[in-house]
This record gives sequence, structure tokens and C-alpha cells, in this order.
Amino acid sequence: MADKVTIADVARRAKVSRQTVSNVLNSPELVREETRQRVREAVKALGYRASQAARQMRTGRSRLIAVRVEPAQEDGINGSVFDRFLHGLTESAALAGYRVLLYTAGDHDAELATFDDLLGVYEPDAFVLTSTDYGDPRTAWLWGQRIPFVTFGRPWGAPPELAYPWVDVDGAAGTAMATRHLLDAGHRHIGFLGWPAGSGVGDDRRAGWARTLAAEGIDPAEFDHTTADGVPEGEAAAHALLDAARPVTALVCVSDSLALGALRTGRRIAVVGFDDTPVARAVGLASVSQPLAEAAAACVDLLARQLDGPGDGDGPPAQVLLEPALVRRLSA
Amino acid sequence: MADKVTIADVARRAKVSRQTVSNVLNSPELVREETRQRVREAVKALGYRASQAARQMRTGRSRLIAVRVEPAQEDGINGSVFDRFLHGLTESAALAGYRVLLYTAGDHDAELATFDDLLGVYEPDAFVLTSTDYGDPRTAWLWGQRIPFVTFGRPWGAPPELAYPWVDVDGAAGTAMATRHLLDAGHRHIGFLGWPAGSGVGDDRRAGWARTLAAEGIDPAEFDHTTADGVPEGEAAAHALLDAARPVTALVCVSDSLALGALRTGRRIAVVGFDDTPVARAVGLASVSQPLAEAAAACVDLLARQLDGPGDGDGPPAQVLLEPALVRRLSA
DNA sequence: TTGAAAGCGTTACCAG
DNA sequence: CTGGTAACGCTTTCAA
Repeated sequence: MADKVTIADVARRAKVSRQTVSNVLNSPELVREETRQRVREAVKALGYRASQAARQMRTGRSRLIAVRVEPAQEDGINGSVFDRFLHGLTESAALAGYRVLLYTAGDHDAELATFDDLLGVYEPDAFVLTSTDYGDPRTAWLWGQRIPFVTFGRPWGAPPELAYPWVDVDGAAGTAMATRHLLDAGHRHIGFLGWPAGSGVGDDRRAGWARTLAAEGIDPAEFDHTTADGVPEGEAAAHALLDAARPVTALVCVSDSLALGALRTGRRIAVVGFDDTPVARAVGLASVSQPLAEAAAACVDLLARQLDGPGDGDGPPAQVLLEPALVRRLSA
Repeated sequence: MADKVTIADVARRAKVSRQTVSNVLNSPELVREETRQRVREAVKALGYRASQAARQMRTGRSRLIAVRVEPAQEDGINGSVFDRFLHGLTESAALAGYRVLLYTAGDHDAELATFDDLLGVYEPDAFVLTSTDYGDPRTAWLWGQRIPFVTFGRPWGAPPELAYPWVDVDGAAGTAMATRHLLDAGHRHIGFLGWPAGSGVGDDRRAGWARTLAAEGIDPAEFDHTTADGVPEGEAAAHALLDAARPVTALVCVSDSLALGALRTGRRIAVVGFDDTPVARAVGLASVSQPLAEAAAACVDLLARQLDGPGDGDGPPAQVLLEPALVRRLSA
């Protein structure tokens, strides 16, 4: 079907040359209005669409954005969180005239090899990196190759010369919001269930809680508890904080998993999780929600600015920090 | 960097013509062993990779498989379930020399338009459809256009002339397994929390439970309860079954959401969910788990058979029904 | 077994 | 403003 209608077919029907058709499509201002109309009609009548492959041969642009699908749950952006981000990315990319190409990779080194492979074969125009961590080799590699990319996640501990564009959600603002909410509800001994120091995301989220308590004249140190992620871990950690000399009456958690664990102690405490995962929704857990669709849109925007932008004018700062929201606030 | 090494560069280095290089890559048997070696070395030394765009112009194959990312949770394949499927698909596709291209679409009609668009521009070689439902217009459309595709999900109610390849997980086998397990644990009054009749997936899962009870001489009708998906819905439905004249002591559920609702009644009943979502894992809920990586691999396999396969020899049946597994069996 | 030539559909560069 | 020509990198006849 459709036997591949080419630009020549359109030209023939509109009674102009192929180049004029190309001009109408790419630089309409060069073509007389009347001709333009005629060509546009022919395009519509024939259902013509420029072949991306042919275009790529000429322009060198594939209009493909490569994204890695995580093997499973990871820290940072996990499970359905990634799902939602990916959906937003696909949608925003389409609006900007790009498509999302998926790849996988076991570890960072394998990912570098995949970069190379992808670049040689499909030649994606850019990459979106998620779950960046300290000393992430991927950013340096891409930067070195001058491949456009954005990260969803700040460049935790990256050397300042790598001033690449990134998008992130302000985790500290989220936990600060949660803590403020609990303070307003009358809580004073508000604990934090967090990951061990060293993860950018985890430390950031802890900081928001700590500074909000401190601003209230409460020393957070005593109410801070660190553990690996997971429901049982959260339950154990919550118990520790609940059975301390000065027990907590509320908990801010770095993840919904830990929050769920806290809930499972069965004790009467206020708990706020992070990420608003389906689990949280299912059990009615208050949680800090990341604006993932916006984050995805921002990623595409930053990329489009590099790819379609004029020359390399610096333009506005290429970093975007979004505000999260607190959902299902405690009704009590 | 890497200034795009072309086939001509390889030819020069190996002191052969471009065509010979192409032959070594595509039809090695046509080239003398010695020359082959020389070319292979040059390829490796230069890090040559054939440009997909150029190749596509000649062959008409994009080596792209298009998949739709769901807007959010839907029935059937939802949330992290889709995540895992997508990861498996990406991995299997890469092994078979394909990449996964993403797209979105609001409803079925919008999806047809997207098919057309994608086909005109990026020319994916095939589509993978998930969440097929009764009277799904997408399969008929693709079939009519002779575009290769597979569905993850059986062709519920599709006309028999659409004998397209599909992959699915045997939901009835899963619930049968769950029911059998509960019977073995001594339960007799085993209820089913399901979706309203009319969804292929839901009806299939109900059937497995019903036939297993019936085989035991128990009439399932009395223990069947239908409701929309969701945790509160599951809780209400479970209450109904628990407070009936002959109360159930165990429940098989069509989804983890409903199962979680049942759990939240706080009553002492055995519950089995479906899909082994993170929620289920988090609360230790027994659940029927779909082999998603295998399902994805089967999809790619069926596609590859159409795309790379010889002529159109029918080959073995192009339908794959996989067995699910019951995880976190009740310990008691 | 290897080499030469054609062509896939575009866009960019020139003259008219 | 419009038309011709070239070139992108590859695979596929066809001859040598």
C-alpha cells in the first residue's frame, strides 16, 4: 500500500521541481505564496511525508533521542516513576519532531560501549541520561565526544568544567514541604528515614528536612536514621526511631518503600513518603510527587535548544530545577 | 570525533573495493578467506559500523520496532508490568539486531494516525501492540496494510481471518494455580475478585479459578464478585464476600490492586493477587507473576521470523502462550 | 572472486 | 523565485 510517495511525486503533481517542494517544506519563505499553496495541496492529497532515512543522509540528523530503559528498580528514578517520565519524554519529543529510541546496558562501562554502537549505527542526535551518580563516567564521555545530552538528575559531584544541561526535581524542597506540613500539624519530633550518605538524591532530600527542623530550633541529628531502601528496612528503622529516648511522632521518608515500612509498624505516626508511587496511592500514603511530565518536557526543551538552536548562542541557563508537590496531605 | 568512518575508508585500508567490504559484511561466503580476514581487521581497526540510514535507503528496512508507551495505568499490562516488558523487549530486540522506537497515542483512532505517520517518516519494520481489547481496530488496520506486527495479548474476539501472531500469558492457568494452592492449604470457600465480564484478560483469569473449584465439586457462582479495579473497590468487594451467608476464607484476585484492597479489610483471609507488582512485593502478597522477559523475547522472535525469515514459509505456529508462576505462596 | 556503476530520497549549492 | 546537479553511504545487479 501507499507505494512510498516521494518528493518527486509531489513535484509532478504540483507541476514544480523537486527542489521547490523541498523549499516549501523547509524554507517556505523562499517560495511564492501561490506556488506554496499548490505544493501544500499536493502534499496533503498524496499524503507525502519526507523519509527520515533519506533526510538523515543529507542532514546528518536522525531526529532520534536515545534513552536507556533501566533493568528494574534502581535508586533515584525507579519503577513506575521511570514509566511516567518515559511517557512524558515520548510525548514531548514527538511535539518537537523527535522520537525516542530505547537501549539497555548492564553497567556504566557497557553503556559507553552502547553509546558508541548506537552512534555508529542509528546515529541518535542526543541522549537523555537518568539516575546519574557520583563520578558518572557517561557524562564525561558524551561531553568529550561533543554529543548533545541532558541528564534527569543533577551532576552530583561532577567537575565544574562539565557544565552540561540538566533537569531535576528539587528533592530538598519536597522534604522541606513535607516537614513544614508536619510541623504545622503540631509535630515536633519529626524523624527522617534516609539512605546512607553518599547518594546525591538521598542527601538532597535529607537536607530539606534537616534545614526545616533546624529553622524551627530543633536539632535534627537525633531524629535521623539511615538504612538501605526497602520495606522491611523501613519498618526496622521506624521502630528504632519510635523506641528511642525521645520517640518521633512523625516521619519524612526518602522513598515510598521506607515509608511503607514505617506504616507497617502499625504505630500511630504521621508518615510522608517520596515519589507518589502506585504503592503510596494504593495505601493512601502522603507523598512528595515529582512533576515527571514537566521534567521530561524540560529535557526535550533543553535538547531541542542544542539541536535546533541557532549556532551555539548560550541562551538562558541550561539547568532546570522543578518543584515537587505534596500529595494526600494528612487529613488529621 | 571519529569523523564517520565509511565503507570507503575500510576498503582503502584493506586495499579492496567498497563492494567487497559490503560482501564481507553481508555475504561472507562470496569472499576469499584471506581477503575476508583483511577486511575484518580493517573494520575492527577503524571501528566501522554500517550507517543504518544509508542501509535503509537501499534495503527499505529500518531495523526499528515501534512500541507504544501507555499514558499511565491501564488494565492488562500496567505500571511496572509494562516497564519490565519494555525492558525485555529492548534487550531481546537488540540481540536480534533491532531497536525499539517509542510512540504515544491517546486512543485507538489517534493510534492509527500515528501508525501512518510513523510508517511514512521513520518506517519502522514492525509494531508490538499491548493491551489488545475486543474489536481492537489496530490489528485490522495493520493487517490490512500488511505491516508486520505482534500483539502481547490474545486476539480477544478478533475475526478468525486475522490470524496474526501473538504472545500471551495464560491467565487462567495462573488463577488455577492459585486456586489449587489454596485448596491444598485446606480452603474450600475460595472467592474471586474480578472485573466485570467483557474484558478478555479478566474473563480468562476468572475461568481458571472457576474451573478449578468446579473440578473440586464446588460451585463457583456463589463466591464470584465483580467490581471495577482499585484498592477501595477491592476492599468493599472483599467485605461483601466475607459477610455473605457462606463467607469465603480465601480470595483469588484478578489484580494486585483488588488483592491489596482485600488485605486492607484486616480480616484473616488468604489472598492471592495477580501480576506481582511492586505493591505486592512490598506487602508480601502472594501473586501470580507473568514471565515478562520471556514474553518480550517471544514477541521479538515472532517478529524476526516475519522480518528476517525466508520468503513466507508458514513455519511453526505463530502463537505463544506462556505459563505464569505463583510467587510468595502462603507460608501458613 | 573482485570491481564498476546505478540508484534509494533528500537537501544544498549553483545558475538562470 | 525556480530549475539543474551533486552528494550523503550503502547494497545490488552486472561484467570482468
